[in-house]
This record gives sequence, structure tokens and C-alpha cells, in this order.
Amino acid sequence: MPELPEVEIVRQQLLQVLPGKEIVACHVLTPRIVRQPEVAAFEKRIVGSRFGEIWRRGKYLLFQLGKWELVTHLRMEGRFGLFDARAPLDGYTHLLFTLNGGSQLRYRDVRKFGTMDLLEAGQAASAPFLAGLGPDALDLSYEDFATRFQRPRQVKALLLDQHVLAGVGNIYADEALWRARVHPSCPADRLSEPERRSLYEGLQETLHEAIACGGSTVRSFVDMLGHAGQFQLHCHVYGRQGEPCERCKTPIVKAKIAGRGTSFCPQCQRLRTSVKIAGPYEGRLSP
DNA sequence: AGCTGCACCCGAACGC
DNA sequence: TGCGTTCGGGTGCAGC
Repeated sequence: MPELPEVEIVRQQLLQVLPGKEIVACHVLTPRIVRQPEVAAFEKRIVGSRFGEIWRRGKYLLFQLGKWELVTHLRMEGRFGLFDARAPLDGYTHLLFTLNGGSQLRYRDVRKFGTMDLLEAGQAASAPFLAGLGPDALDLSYEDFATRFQRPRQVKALLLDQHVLAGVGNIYADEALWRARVHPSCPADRLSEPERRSLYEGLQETLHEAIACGGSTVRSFVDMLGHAGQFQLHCHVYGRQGEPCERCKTPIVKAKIAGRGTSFCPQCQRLRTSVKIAGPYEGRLSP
């Protein structure tokens, strides 16, 4: 499932092949993926456009296309791939962008959760779903982070809230919390200053390391070339419930926190006794 | 303001 | 073996 590091990998790979290519035909096979404009207008407007810059904002991928800007979100399992335009289609392919020279950019998505918005160039930043995003997690100073983590919300909920900071998903939130030795239920405004600093550093380290590893492959992520990421092999808590913590050997637990499956070490991420939370460990799924 | 639950979708994992 | 059920994941929204 693509989070910031996976989207960044895809961006870097698309940047190798798309700039300068012109879209000579566009076919939307699954209308629900396209949110705006309506499908016929989407197909018509995008034809004749040439790929330019490719940006990332959190988990969103933005393509400069002449007078248009294509904004995509891969959600769970969306993937782009470059094919020969004559190659056979599979049942999970939802959009086709035929390029000059005979190649074809295809969008595949088993869950059909991904989205595409075609906006006028320069209008994307003010679109509600982008304007509301917090600063990108990779482009966030400690001072800004510290200000945003002074609220009485559970740290895990804040890490996942794209309005607070953009790009962090479930895997990297859990990993950053483990590195910082912070309990996911701790209210952010009850973090000590060293804890807040550790959390920031843990998050930066986690994201940079994941990009260096080519992302994480959980469920299905593969890059443009079909290569799986390796970061999941570096995970300390995610997907490791029941296994001993690498620091203290206490079994990792998985609980439902902030409405999400959350893996953590109950020993080295324990709450200080002065910090109270409602219903500690409520909804615990495994010992 | 912050939380919980739900819808979206469908493969995987599980239960019988 | 083969069916049926449940679950999860990111986002946006409704309701409390």
C-alpha cells in the first residue's frame, strides 16, 4: 500500500520515462476512478498534452500536462506501468494513456480505490483535497512539527492525519513510534520535549530509510519495473505481533488505536504513569 | 475539537 | 474440498 516512500519511488521512476511524451489517446475503462471532470471531458482534454514535471504532495502524485494538471492518489493498490500499446490488458487495468512512439502508460488498481482529478494548471494547489493537506512529512522542520504536536490528540491519530502532516500511513507511523519509544495512545501534548524530538527524528529516519530500500512491499506494492520494495524486512513492529521486541525481547502486541490496527512494544513504548488515557489497551487484539 | 463508525472495493484469511 | 463470512486499508463524511 503506497505511503509517502512508495509514491516517491514511483515519482522518481515516472520521471525517467514520461517528460516530453505526448498523450495521443486516452481511454477510461473504469469511470469511478475519475472524479473530475466527467469522463468524456477528461479523455478529450488530456489528449494532446505533453508530460512535464512530476510532483508529490504527501501521498498524492501530480503530473504537469501542458495547460492541465493531473492529480492522482494510488490509495491501497494503484499502480502505474509503461507498456507496449499492443500488449494485452488484464482485468485490473482502468485507464490507458497512449503515448507518442507506441508506448502506453496504464493505471492498474485491484481495489478501484485510487482517484484521478484533471485540473487547470495552477489550480491544483487550491483544490480542497490538496489545500487542506499539512506540510509534506519529508519537508517539515522540527519547529513546525513540534507546534503541530502540542494538541490533546493521540499521537498515532495525529501522525496519520494528512491535515496535520502529509504522507505518513499506518506502517511508518508505527515504526516511527517504536523508534521514539512512544506509546501510540499518548496524547501529543503530554509528550516530553525529548520524546517529541525523538518522534520527529524517528519519523525522518524511517521515511528516508524506506525510500533507500525502494519502499515497503506489504500486500502488493511493486515499483514501475515490477520490483518489490525491501523495507518491510526492516520493520521493527509492523507485521511482527507476537515476535520479541528487538530491544527488550517483550512480545510485540497489536491493538486497535485511533481506529487503526497498531503494533507496538508494550514494554519500551509504555506510557509514563503520569499520563492517563481513556480505556488503555481497549480493543486489544492479541497478547 | 476529537472520537467513532461507515462507505467505498475485493483478495486473503479464516470458520465451518 | 468448497462454500460463506470477516477483515483491512486511506480518505471523506456523518453523527455524537
